[in-house]
Amino acid sequence: MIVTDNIEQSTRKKIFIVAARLFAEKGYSAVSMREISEQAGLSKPTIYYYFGSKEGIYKELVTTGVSHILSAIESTYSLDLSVKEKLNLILKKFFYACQNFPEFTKFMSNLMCSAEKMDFMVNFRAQTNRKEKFLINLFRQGIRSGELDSSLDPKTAAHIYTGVLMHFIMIQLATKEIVLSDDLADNILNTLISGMRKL
Amino acid sequence: MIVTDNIEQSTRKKIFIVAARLFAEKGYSAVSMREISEQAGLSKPTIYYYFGSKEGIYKELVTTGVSHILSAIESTYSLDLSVKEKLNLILKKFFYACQNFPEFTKFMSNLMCSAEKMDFMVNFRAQTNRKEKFLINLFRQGIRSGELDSSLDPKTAAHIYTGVLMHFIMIQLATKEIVLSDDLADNILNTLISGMRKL
DNA sequence: AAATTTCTACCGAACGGTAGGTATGTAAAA
DNA sequence: TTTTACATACCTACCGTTCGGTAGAAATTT
Repeated sequence: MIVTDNIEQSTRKKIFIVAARLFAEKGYSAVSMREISEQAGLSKPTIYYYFGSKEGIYKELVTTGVSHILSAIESTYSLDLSVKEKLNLILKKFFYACQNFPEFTKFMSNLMCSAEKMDFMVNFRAQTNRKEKFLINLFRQGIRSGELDSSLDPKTAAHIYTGVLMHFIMIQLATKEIVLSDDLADNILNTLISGMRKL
Repeated sequence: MIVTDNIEQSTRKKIFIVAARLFAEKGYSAVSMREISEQAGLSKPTIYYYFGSKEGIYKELVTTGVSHILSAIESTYSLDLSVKEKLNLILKKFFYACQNFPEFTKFMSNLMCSAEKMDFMVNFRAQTNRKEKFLINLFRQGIRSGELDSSLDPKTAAHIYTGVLMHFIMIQLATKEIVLSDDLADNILNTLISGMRKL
């Protein structure tokens, strides 16, 4: 049973990883089941045996990715840190994921900011909104506590933060050189908090 | 002769617009020539008559879009404005394009930040780099003139700016409500320049 | 001015190929 | 002996593309 489970798990995982890489590289429509099966070293029906359909693989990748992202962000909730430190931590968490799971990160990045409106991906925006709302609340909290300027609109601030975060992830995903670092994260957050102007 | 030219132009334009919308909505691979021809009210071979291939349409859309973006940014070069004012103007230009040509803007947005690495789109990064370099130079200039903080890294600053710009465009493109405005542009830029912290 | 040729702007039908998906079989494990 | 974990061979639908053609305007010749 243990052996079977391992085989089952490893084959399934293999397909999962290959599919994530291919979808990340080329987008949903441009990837064929033949490609996935070949690169996974399996036959096509085996893919169907595990995932049922092309949509099936994709949906499972999305579900897994979304839950990881949400937990990465929301796990900062109960930490005893300032808002700035929390924002810094989230930035670093994403930078870390970007370095260590670039293909999966790319898959999620594409999913969130790209085209390919797929009919079967309906209730996905709800998940994205939860992330956004958490960030807005974080900024609101920073304003209330006096850490951030009271004239700041928390929603706009959250959008600025998200935009910057996503853009640096995309820059990293586009090159082989390492561009993201803890130092850069500190730098970015300092710039956002303190501003670009000369004092 | 004049009439013929108009017919030629209008048919071509029709295909162009329909293709831009479809590519923006679904991505390159998910759009078929049948779809384009049907929505343009023409036969499939007619599309080939004008554009030669699916790649042909796409490439022409890209070329057109890239040149528009570059000119939008680079046209600010000779203006007698402060760096902050120039950044503000660019922001507003893009917001404007986003409101008035949402489909084309979406097409370009997808092109720049999404998956679908297409083999035939090789020398495209060069164009993107030109845009980035212009912005970096703008920030460098602001630092030199004392308008921006001397500890600011112009490259990082340019990336922050671009990330924020793109993200707000994507937010607008995802909803039917109007979210972008000149006021918002002022707000965003003020936040970036002055920072989020309480003084 | 009439007849002829040429060109533009299109279309229906069909091509080879590939897509997602499946009916059926089998070898090994439980 | 049944179930699990695969593979072979195949299906239909649709893909991008091309072929062969045509209506009609424009240019040229007679």
